[in-house]
Amino acid sequence: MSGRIPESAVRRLSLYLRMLRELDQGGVELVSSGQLAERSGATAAQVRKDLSHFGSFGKRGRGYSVRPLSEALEHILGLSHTWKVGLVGVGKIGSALLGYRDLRARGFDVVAAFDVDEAKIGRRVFGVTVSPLADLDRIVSELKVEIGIVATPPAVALDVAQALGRAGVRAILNFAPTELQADNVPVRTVDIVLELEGLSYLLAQGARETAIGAEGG
Amino acid sequence: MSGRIPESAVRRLSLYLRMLRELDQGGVELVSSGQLAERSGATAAQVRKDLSHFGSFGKRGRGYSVRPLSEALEHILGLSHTWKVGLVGVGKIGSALLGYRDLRARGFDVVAAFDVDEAKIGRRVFGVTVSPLADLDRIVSELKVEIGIVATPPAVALDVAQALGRAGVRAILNFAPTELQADNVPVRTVDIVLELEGLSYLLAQGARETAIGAEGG
DNA sequence: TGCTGTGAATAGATTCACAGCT
DNA sequence: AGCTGTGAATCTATTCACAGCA
Repeated sequence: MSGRIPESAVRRLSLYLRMLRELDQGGVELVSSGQLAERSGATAAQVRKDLSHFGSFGKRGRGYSVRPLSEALEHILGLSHTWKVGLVGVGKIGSALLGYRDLRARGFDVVAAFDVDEAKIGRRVFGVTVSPLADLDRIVSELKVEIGIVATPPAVALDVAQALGRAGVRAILNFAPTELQADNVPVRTVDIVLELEGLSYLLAQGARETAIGAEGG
Repeated sequence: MSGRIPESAVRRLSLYLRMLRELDQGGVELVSSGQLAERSGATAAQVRKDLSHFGSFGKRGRGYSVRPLSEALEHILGLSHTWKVGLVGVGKIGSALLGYRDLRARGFDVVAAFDVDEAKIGRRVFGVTVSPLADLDRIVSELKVEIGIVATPPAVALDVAQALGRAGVRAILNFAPTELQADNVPVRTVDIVLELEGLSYLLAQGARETAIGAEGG
């Protein structure tokens, strides 16, 4: 049990948790690794291995109790706590995130937003007041913001990430198409163009293979 | 050379391509695997291995010629061609995507948008007219849409993805927090809450380890 | 009997290390 | 001398297969 767990396994834990919450709301009390595997694109063995990194949650011969496993996963993923989030860059994506109700519902409370645009400063966007970037340091420490979201143009993303790090945030979610690194602060990048390029690769590759296949025939 | 390339390697190719374009614009003509590695978070050996899957692009003792390598990667990633994209769900995230100029700039042209909301249908959002979902099939085949973006509530995401598949799209980018599967159509999911939960895990885990460390000390 | 939990086996990705050009 | 290209070695993740309990 335990040690260092692959990131892919942690992602799957999130998926299992979602299913468990649905099952719980549907009144289901018991679930097997096979059932959890089915809708999360994993295998039964993988589900069991993933869970076994953190303990023994099941009953042999019966499966897993939905509610207790759900609570265990929430705890493992750090979701017992509501995280305070600060967002930098109230452009199109930033605004969309401020309006994304699921964030709060899932335990991520956006308590501050920042921008450099005078026209935006002072405005409330989906209930969050936009502050000047100059106040980032003060507000992040006053409100004890723990997670930063970077939704700025790529040119300034690194500076912003480092400012967030200095101000005391402990993790960063980055929407700018740039690889960031802030020391000691883990960064996850959501890169839409990168994902599309991944799909583009598959399509181009598929076409190439088909062509090769046709050559042979 | 070639065969089946890890998805992580393809992601890195996209990063290399970005760097190469910047270098090219900066007038740089030659680059080493070490330099490419530096800003993409990879290692020099990894860069060389990734590229070697597709051919020999470098000159021993000198490095890689920026422009030719850039063009080779564009070709490998299928970016010579501009892809036609159709977006379903013109909510907050959908609208943000329609306004995201980088998509077009990077070879992904959003040519159609769909929603069920009467209030949105017929409106132009960042230059794209919103059509009723009922017309999806017709419009996708008329305009030869190749990639679909799902930006709907999770409850309908699977139906939409399958409709897109039937209508003829060849790949899907999914923003709904649900695992989708449409037969024969590769799907990439961008799941913001999942990413945040990944960060939450790291923070919770870090706290746990610190506590354990403190116990020992 | 049924399903978990987990070492052992396998498959997959990354890193090493060095021969081979320029 | 410098940097690529790549087989071999290592490290990591997944899958297998079965003992162990309900």
